[in-house]
Amino acid sequence: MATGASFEPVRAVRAYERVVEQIEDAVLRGDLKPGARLPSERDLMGQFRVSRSTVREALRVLESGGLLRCRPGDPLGAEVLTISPSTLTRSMTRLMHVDGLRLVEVVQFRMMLDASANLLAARLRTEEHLTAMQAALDTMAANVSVGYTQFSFADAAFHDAVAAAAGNTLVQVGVEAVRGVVVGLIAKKIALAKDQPALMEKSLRHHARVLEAIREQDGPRAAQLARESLFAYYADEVPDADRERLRALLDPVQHAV
Amino acid sequence: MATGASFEPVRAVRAYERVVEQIEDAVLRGDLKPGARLPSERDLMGQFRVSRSTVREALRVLESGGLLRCRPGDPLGAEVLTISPSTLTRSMTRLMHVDGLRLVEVVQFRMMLDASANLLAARLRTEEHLTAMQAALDTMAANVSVGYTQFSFADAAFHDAVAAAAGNTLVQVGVEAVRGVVVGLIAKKIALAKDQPALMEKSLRHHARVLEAIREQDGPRAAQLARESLFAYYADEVPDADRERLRALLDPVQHAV
DNA sequence: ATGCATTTGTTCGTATGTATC
DNA sequence: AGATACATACGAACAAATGCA
Repeated sequence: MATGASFEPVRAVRAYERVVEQIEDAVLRGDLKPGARLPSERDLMGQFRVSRSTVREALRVLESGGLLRCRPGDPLGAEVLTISPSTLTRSMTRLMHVDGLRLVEVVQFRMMLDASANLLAARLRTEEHLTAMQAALDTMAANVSVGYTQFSFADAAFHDAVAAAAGNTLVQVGVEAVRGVVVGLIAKKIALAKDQPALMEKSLRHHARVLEAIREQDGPRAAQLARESLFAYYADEVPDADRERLRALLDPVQHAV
Repeated sequence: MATGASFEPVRAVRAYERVVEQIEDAVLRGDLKPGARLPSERDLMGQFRVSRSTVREALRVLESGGLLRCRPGDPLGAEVLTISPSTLTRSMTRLMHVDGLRLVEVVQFRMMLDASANLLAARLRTEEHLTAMQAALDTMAANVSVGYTQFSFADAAFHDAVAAAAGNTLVQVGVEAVRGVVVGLIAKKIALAKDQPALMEKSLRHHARVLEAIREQDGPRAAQLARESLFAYYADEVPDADRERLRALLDPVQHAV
């Protein structure tokens, strides 16, 4: 060590990554606003001094990242899109599908997210939010006799309305993603259940109580309702050894003593 | 409408997307476990019946998504990676740079995650976890005089140890991702700060109190400590209008009355 | 430790269907 | 409706890098 400087290992950065980087930076800097069009692929290969394939690989990456939309034969070039949380949802969903992830972890996570969403929603909701939640609840009630899939859609709409009232994009996409994973994990259990209407009625009553708590701006009760009902729904589905891990989140105050 | 069936518009799905879809599904199904290798690009173009360029575009997308790692000249083929929160961090970072996502939302989300992680850790920690946290804390203390970057690494190690004690992969990666975003946002603020050592000392004291609460298995106190310290750190950084949104999460019990 | 076979990174040329003017 | 420019997709080729005998 003749010098005091510390060197870091350099990883070979490929050509297409440099192209992605430059375009992404331009978008993030606001140099390329949503709706703007990129030059044609041939122009780009001239500007970046790389081959057509390299440009295309970069465009595919940016397209799959949700920053661009490319259409075949569009003389205007690729369109810059407004950044959306769709990729965040995909990342979260992927993360939750990873093997070795057990149901208890997903349910735990959902207990945290739903409770926080309800807490925030109770504190920050407006009248518009309340009417949206009520509408979703009415749809749920109407769909009990229709079928579980329709009921499930209305259920998702209710949770979405709550997350919207909470006013946090991360909570919103998190709730959406984790809910999708959970229902995916127990879908066949529901399909095999003898008395689906009873399950839906039970779910309906719980959602009504949540809405009531949010309407009365009772955040802690809304949060606790989320934790309790999720525990009640899924405690039987997890192994005995894991049930304690769910209970650890159930009522924080209990553990204070 | 001669038929009762309802048709949906089909969007032209490109060849590389089909390839991405198939490989991604195989990984998510667990058919391709981390560490497994993909066939060579020439084999893949044979199996998918597409050209090499198409295969490469798909591989680039999967690589940028963090599912694969490709190396030039590797006869073993692309390696399937373990899902990491890096892409989640990137998505969140992008979302924030476009001001669709504000600092208040990220701090809110971190308050939720850190509080829950501390709560679970206090309830479920073992002696091994405690020694790991203590070791990270000692490293933080030793690095106060060294520099902020080293201190920050030890800080991350502490939070990682707490998340590990919580025993939930989703919490772990979530904490890591959101922490990365937050420190990235206020990095220059720290760099410009007059008295970095004072900030580090303050942070050190806070972490020591958290460890104490976790050691005593006082979950609610550990959770509240996380919320309070994050609020104290970042309340000044958010606009006045947003501060109320942070306070809504600060002490849930207060809002009960 | 050396060389060899294989693979990836990159480039170029070409044919085909498509969107815009 | 036609012409033009474009993206999609294919295939071949060369250099650099890797793993294995």
